[in-house]
Amino acid sequence: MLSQSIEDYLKAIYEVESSEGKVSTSALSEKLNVSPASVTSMVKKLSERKLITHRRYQGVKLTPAGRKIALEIIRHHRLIELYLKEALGVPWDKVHQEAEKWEHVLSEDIEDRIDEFLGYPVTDPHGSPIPRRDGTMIMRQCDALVDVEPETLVKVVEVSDHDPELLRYLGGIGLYPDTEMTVVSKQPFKGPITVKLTGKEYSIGRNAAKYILVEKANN
Amino acid sequence: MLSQSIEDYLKAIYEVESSEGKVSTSALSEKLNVSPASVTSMVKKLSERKLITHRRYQGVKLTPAGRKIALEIIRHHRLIELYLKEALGVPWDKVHQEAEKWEHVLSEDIEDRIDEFLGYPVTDPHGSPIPRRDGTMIMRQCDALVDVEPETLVKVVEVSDHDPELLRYLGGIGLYPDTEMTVVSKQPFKGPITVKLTGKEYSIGRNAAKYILVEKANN
DNA sequence: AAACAGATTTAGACAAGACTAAAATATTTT
DNA sequence: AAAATATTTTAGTCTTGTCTAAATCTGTTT
Repeated sequence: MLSQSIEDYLKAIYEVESSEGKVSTSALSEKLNVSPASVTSMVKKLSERKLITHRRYQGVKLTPAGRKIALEIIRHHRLIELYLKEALGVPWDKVHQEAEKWEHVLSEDIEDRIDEFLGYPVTDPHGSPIPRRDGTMIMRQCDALVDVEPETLVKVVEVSDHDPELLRYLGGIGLYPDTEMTVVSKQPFKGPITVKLTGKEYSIGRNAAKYILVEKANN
Repeated sequence: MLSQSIEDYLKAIYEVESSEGKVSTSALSEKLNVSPASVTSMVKKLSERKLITHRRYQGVKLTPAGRKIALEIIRHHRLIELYLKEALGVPWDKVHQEAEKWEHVLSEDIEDRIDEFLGYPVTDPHGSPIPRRDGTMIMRQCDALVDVEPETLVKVVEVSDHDPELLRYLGGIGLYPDTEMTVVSKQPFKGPITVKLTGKEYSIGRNAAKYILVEKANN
């Protein structure tokens, strides 16, 4: 059995690897709210267990074994997020926080039952892909809303779950994964982006728009 | 926030108090699978936090604050047991083990949603009463099956969840809480007890019969 | 090429919660 | 009532995961 702490580190390493490429001690320190020294000592332990490789001052990489575990935890997390929403009506801005705790106590048996209940879903409530049991995950090609040219019809693919406040705002205007909308205009000088959905126009800050992933709608 | 360990101790103290009256260091040691010395040091900590009182060599008692917490954990445990059975079809001999982990990560919000989903239930799948949110619990008057005289019609009230094997056997013969059955005979010399339900007769060992609580059926 | 800033690691300490072995206290037996 | 036995507590250690402060390394700037 792995400790909760080890699971948290492996998940964090996976996520930093996905978003930044390089996984530095300081990035992990920040992500996990832990001192850099703590990261160093955990990195040493994970290396000894062959879950990651580490070159001093060069950052960290998951081994296949480490990646498998990270993806299992992420699978738990995302299945639970979706389950809480579908089965218990928990609003999408709250599911992340709950899943952070539950992901560590989910047995394989219950995981399977939840998966079946949900009809073997492919994405969580924020549009993030759910890793499969075998440790593979579908990767998609999509753009941040902030990079899309005006006048484009796009479909929302995924919204980052890191900021509940943002999720509440987006939920309020009806912006969820699979929603189609038109990028109306981009204000210059880091100004907001205007989108149109269900007939109305809304402003979305440049910063928030980095966390909304979209693809060109196919018509 | 209380540690999982502290929650486990308070729950164990509550349970030993209920079944044995006196809560000795060795009883807790056994219940929690921990050395007596470990119990002593945790007892010291819980006393300092005013969750229990302790007289050296005399055993331990929950304070009102400690009892409240114990009952909250037990409420979590029993709600989750029932939820797993009702919502996900987990068989009753497996829900206990899962609930042991989940009880520590259940937030008030999710607790309420589960309670509502289940229609504000009063007992768990084994017939144990579910403590209320306010920290009260309905106590029932009932007898162990082993103490019932032959020829009596009884209704099953509660079955201990401590032995999955026993639960599987009882489930197999259709013996659940609320089942009515007749005590046919008691073999002497610690021999088995014979009961009749749904027309058939079954043998139940004296030891198992200590863990089945019944009340006289009212006709 | 040296100096500096920033990142990383080392060294040493601490808290929680467990353990074993030994000492102290209760309880039961004779 | 003393001796034997059982229970509980003390003393000291270990592991996990964290911390701070100090030392070391890397890369960039001058």
